[in-house]
Amino acid sequence: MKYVTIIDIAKKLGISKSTVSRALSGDTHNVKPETMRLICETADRMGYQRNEMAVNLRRQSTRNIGIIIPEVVTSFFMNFIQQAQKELRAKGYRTIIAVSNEDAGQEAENLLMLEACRVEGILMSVCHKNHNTALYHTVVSHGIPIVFFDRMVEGIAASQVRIDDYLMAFFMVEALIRSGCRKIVHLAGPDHISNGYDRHRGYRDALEKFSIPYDKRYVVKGGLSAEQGGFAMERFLSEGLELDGIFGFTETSTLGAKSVLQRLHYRIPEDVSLCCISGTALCTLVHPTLTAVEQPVGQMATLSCKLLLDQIANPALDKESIILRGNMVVRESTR
Amino acid sequence: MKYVTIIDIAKKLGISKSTVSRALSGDTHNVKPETMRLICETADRMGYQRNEMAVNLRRQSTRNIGIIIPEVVTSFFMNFIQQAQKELRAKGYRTIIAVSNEDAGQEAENLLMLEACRVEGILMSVCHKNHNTALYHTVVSHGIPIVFFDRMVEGIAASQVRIDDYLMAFFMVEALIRSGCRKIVHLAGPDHISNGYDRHRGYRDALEKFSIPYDKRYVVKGGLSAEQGGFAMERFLSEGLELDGIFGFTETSTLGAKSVLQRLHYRIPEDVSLCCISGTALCTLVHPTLTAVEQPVGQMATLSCKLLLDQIANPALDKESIILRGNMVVRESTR
DNA sequence: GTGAAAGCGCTAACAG
DNA sequence: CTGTTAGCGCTTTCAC
Repeated sequence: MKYVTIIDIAKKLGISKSTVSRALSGDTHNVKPETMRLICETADRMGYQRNEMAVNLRRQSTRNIGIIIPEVVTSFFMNFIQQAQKELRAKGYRTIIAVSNEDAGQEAENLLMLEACRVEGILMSVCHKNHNTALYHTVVSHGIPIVFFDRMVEGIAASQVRIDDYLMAFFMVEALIRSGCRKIVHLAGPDHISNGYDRHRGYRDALEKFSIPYDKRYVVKGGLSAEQGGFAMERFLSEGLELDGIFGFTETSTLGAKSVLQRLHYRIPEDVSLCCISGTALCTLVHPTLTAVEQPVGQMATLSCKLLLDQIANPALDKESIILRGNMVVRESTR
Repeated sequence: MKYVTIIDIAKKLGISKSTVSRALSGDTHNVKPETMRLICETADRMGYQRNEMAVNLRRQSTRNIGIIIPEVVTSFFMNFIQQAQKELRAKGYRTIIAVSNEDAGQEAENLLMLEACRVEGILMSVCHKNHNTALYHTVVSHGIPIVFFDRMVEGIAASQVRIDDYLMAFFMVEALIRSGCRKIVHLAGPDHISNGYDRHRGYRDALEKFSIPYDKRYVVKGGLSAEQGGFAMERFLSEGLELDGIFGFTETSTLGAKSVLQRLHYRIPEDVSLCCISGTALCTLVHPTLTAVEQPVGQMATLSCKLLLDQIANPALDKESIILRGNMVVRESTR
């Protein structure tokens, strides 16, 4: 199928393609209003659509931004994307989205693909805190700024936006304790994801605040998926220990753990209080009688975009690291 | 920042850019093996990455596929994208994703944007069954094939892939009844989304099978979001009617309805059985003691991609309409 | 097996 | 205000 080009329009009107180009890019200052209208009208009538490829090639700038996310199981990253896309589009940028599927190899591929598409910046949440660090450096050294969000990378000088996992965790576990739990299992996240460390610390400190002894048998690696959460719970139960609360890493893994309890008729599940941090920015509380904390994902997206666009506009700018801690939305549900 | 081009490589090696181009695109037939190796090595060393924009412009083909989805609240569309992306990448296509946010205006914008990017085909799930039909026709008439998935459009000759909503609904409601429910509220989907009609029919017929009278006061418009589901439940309760089961449209709306019940202490929520069709292809069962039905989203993605690629390869091909009905994965949970 | 040249659709100097 | 010209980076005839 043949697309209409500015040359087609120019020929039809018997004028030069420069004028057409000027008119079509809204250069009111250099085109007579009458010619302007004429050109725009015929362009419309002929079904003209400018070829972005050609424009990009010529302008040596694509106005493309890449977004790399690790997974699509949680709604967290999707919500992030939606907000970011909105924000970036408003500034005239297109977004190219790539999903790494929690795999560093795929992530590397995605990064290369985005470079080949000549993106002008990348928003990314990594799969592994130190698997592709060298590659990130390479990309940045090519002059493509990266802003990391949610999941952090070790030893890289780049802007980043994350939330205060420690505080969130502390808050969540405190809520569990306040609601009467004493034997709280922590379904810890995998070591290769940055957020796990702080959350574990939050868990520990919350226990300490209430003088509940920390027992490391209550900390089990829970992974991200429901399946892994389930396995973790099975492992825990096989130790013959009791529990009355769960502080999970992911919403899905926490639910996985819960369903194992049910399946084993461990006790009616409503006796066990659940609490988890889903994504990193959204704390969902599964048990209805407990507290829910929500950290708007949108805020993270907005800030990430701002940081990235600043970097693009001025590459010499200092890198910023933002930790979201303020305006958490706290919902208390009546018991 | 300056990218390395084939000319840079050619200069460095003192050969012509044609040979470099040939070597780099793996034309073993027209390049001496030795030259080949030399070129590839220096290209690598210089950090060459071919400029897709230029290639596309020259080749007059982009190998871009657009995917338009209506929302990102449900994980359904995300899963679809992930699978589709994998599938298409394997065939050498890039994917450009756009989210319409349940808004026909944004959808139209997205469509235009994808055309401007010269996508060679579009996979799409629409916001409204007849708001942009004219535009769809225009796009198709431009020679860009569209495959519609999940949500159907009225009166358009295009390939489509959907699941059998009637059967799914029937199955779900039957499960509720089998588990003891008699007073089942149907949180119906909005009129402008195609799937609602068949689901309602499934609900109705399942009731009939068990000789439960159909009462239209038990059918309330539930929307897609948790909020809308909640409002629907409030409206229903204000009628002073009893319920012991919910057959929802979306997972989120169903959960929204549930939380209203809880908030009003309507009765302990575990007495109410829930059941919903999430996305269109995924039936999730919220209540633990019930049955879960899963229709792999992946299958829908695979089929959609296949249909689209076939259309691209051979535009004259007949349009196909596929209804997924087979291999549903049925999980029974022990009571 | 390799090089020279044309051109994809567009923009941006530079003249007029 | 408008036209001419020169590319952006790449592939692809057509010669040799």
